[in-house]
Formats: sequence, structure tokens, C-alpha cells
Amino acid sequence: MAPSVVPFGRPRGERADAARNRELLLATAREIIAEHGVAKVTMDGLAERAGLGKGTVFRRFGSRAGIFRALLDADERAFQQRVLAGPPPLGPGAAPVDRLVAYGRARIAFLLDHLDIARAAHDRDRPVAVAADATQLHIRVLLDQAGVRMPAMEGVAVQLTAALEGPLLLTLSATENLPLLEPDAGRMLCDGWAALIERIVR
Amino acid sequence: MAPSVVPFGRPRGERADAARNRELLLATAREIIAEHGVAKVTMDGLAERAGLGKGTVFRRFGSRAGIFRALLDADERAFQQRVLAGPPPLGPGAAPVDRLVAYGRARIAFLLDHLDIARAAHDRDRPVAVAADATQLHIRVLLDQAGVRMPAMEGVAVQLTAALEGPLLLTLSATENLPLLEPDAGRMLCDGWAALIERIVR
DNA sequence: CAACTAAGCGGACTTTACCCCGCTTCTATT
DNA sequence: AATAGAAGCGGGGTAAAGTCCGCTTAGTTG
Repeated sequence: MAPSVVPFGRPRGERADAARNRELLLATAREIIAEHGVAKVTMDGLAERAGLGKGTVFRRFGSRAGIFRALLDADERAFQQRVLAGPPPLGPGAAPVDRLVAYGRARIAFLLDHLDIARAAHDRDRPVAVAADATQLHIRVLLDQAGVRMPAMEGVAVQLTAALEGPLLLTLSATENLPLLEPDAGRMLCDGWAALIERIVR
Repeated sequence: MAPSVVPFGRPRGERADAARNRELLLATAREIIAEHGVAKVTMDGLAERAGLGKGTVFRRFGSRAGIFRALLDADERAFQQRVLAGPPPLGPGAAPVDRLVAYGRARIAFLLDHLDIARAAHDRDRPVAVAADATQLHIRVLLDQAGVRMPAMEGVAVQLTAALEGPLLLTLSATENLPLLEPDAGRMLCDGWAALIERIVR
């Protein structure tokens, strides 16, 4: 007979103290970011402030970038929720084209909001997998629903994803030298995206 | 009277020994890359192998990424030369649309050829300035010549640049786990680019 | 050709990401 | 409640980027 509801299958799940420590570390990281900015988040500093060992931080997040990936993840989930189940035009219910445009606007705003964290989430040796992103899937589905049929959808989807995410990850200097340029950059990119989609769908 | 042809103006130019050392360092870096790969290029290792001090390396290139930027620069110049004065359709003489497609193909091939160096040329705090890139200017000019008139050309040009350069810089895992995927990735992206341009221009 | 000066050089020093491995603590099981 | 064994923890150790500053040298000037 089965001594447990799940005899074996998943490899046991995270231990309670580990989960607690993860939350503690993320909260501490958010504090440091709020107070001193992304650049001041160091592994030793974070561990010390959280009252934990450095090894623990690495065990939880794997690398410095991993911390920022984890921080992004929560907001990213919320964002995807708005896309999958929120009000139109971002959520379901609007015309596919309108949803595409709305998605671009929302995504650009999201990235602008999370610029430094998103940047810091990059790992030198394992860059963000744009190809496998939720963005790419969403774009592909909406283009299909919009009746767009074109050759090489594979590549097009990858490239549109890069068109959306790339400029903010590759280009705009997030540091602190252009605090004024960026609001304009957001509008510029939103308008560009809308124009691009309009051309492609038409 | 003027004791020199250029009394003052440029702040003197690079000293001969400095130039010699720069060349030496670049050549040494190329050697290390050829023998052991990009990851094995370290500042200490490079300095030692070149028989120079570490300070010199930093003075010349500013940062590790700077070395790779310098390495790319030479090839990048040659590439731009082919674009500006080479045979059509990449060079002048072909129809703008054909040149756009050819540019994309050539650029993707170029980036694939230089993938790891281009990646390493990224600086965490000062990412590649896609917005100010030669690619962006070229795309803009060719779209204009092709008679494409659309709102928000500003943003569109930035995004098309990212569509071209982004996937290879952000996405494809350059490390060594996908040695087979990449030739296909090149074709996929080339076809995607052609389809994208065809849609936009039409 | 001698002196002068700005540019260049070297390498010790600091900081930080990341590894390692013996010890501790949790949790499932009896 | 006791126990086994896996998961987690800690912090010292390593490697590599980047900084600093006193010494050296190329190139200019008289």
C-alpha cells in the first residue's frame, strides 16, 4: 500500500527553512536595491545583511544574475497573468492586432520599469533565452489569429521578440547618465512597435 | 610663428611604443582565442603572455570587454567597407529592398562568425549601443530609398536593428551546448529577415 | 645633444563572484 | 519519540576584473 499520497515522483520539493530563507534573501535584495541601487547588491553584502552565509545565497540562486532573475520572476508572472486573463485589449477579448499592439506597449512599459533588474538578470555565459520566451509564443499565437501567413514564421517570431525586448536590454544606457531620454524612448518604441505591426498585419 | 604643423588641436596622439603594445596585445588575444577560446582570455593571462604588465592592458582597452570591442572593430570596418563600396546587392547598385535583404543576410552571417567575440564585447554596465549603430543608419537610409514612409521611423529603425542583431546577442547559447543548432539558426533568421522586410516594404 | 614633460608602464592591492566540503537541521518513517 | 539520510548551511578559499601610484621612457624643444 501507499505510505504517502505521492510515493515518488517529484524529488521531494523545497524544504521549509530553505523557502523561508529564499523569501528573506529576496526581500533583503529588494531593500538594498531600493536604498542603493542594483549595482550595490553583492553576494557577501546580501548574505551578511540577511544574516546568512554566502554559500546559502549561491545554493538558492546559483549566481548573482539568478537573484535578479528570481526578482523579475514574480513581476513577470503578474504580467503574464494580465495578458492571459486581464481586461482587453491586453487580455483576451480584443482583436488580435489590437492585442499585439497592446502587448508591445505593456511589455515596453514593463521593461522600462524593470530596466536595471532585467539587465542584471543577464548572465554573461547564459544570456536570456529570448527564443524560448513567453513573448515569442504570444506573438506567434496572435499573428496566427490575426490571419498573418508568411514564410519563415519561425525566424520572424524570434526577430519580433528581439525587436520588442532587444532595444531595452541592449541599447539604452540604464546607468544614470540618461534619466531624461528614457520616457521619450518609451514612447518612441511604442509608436515604432505599433507601426511595425500595422505594416505586417495589413 | 608656428613651430609645428599642428600647433595645438588634437591632444598629441598615441605614442609609438603604445601603438606597438596595442598590436601585440591584440595579436596575443587572438592567439589565446584560437587556442583556448574566448573564455580563457583573462587580463592577467593576456598581460603575462604578451610580456607586459596588467596595468598596460587596462590602460589600452579600459576593460575586458574593450579588448573584444577592439578585436571586432577591425572586422567590422571591413564589413562596412563591403557595404559601402563592395559589389551589389550588398554594396551600392542594387534596388534598396534587395540591399536590405542582402544586408540582413550578410549581417547575420557576420554575427554568427563572430558570435563569441561579439558577446564578450558586451560590457555589463555599458551595453552595445544598438541605437547608434551603423546598422541602424543603414536600415533607415535603405528604407527611405525604398520609398517606405511610415510613422515613428525612429522607433522602427531601432527595432529592426534589434531584430537583426538581438537574436544572436541575446538568445542563442553560444557556449558549446548547441553546436548543431546554429547553422540552422542562421538560415532561419535570414529567411525571417527577408520575410519581414518583404512585408514592410510591400 | 641635453633637459624636460607628458604619456606610458608595471605590479601590488582591493573587490567580488563563485567553489567546496564538513557540519547542522529538517522531515519522513517506524 | 527516535532515527536515518537527504537537504541545507556556512564561511574560508580561489580566480579574475579593475584601481592606484611611483617609476620609466619616448618625443619635443632650445
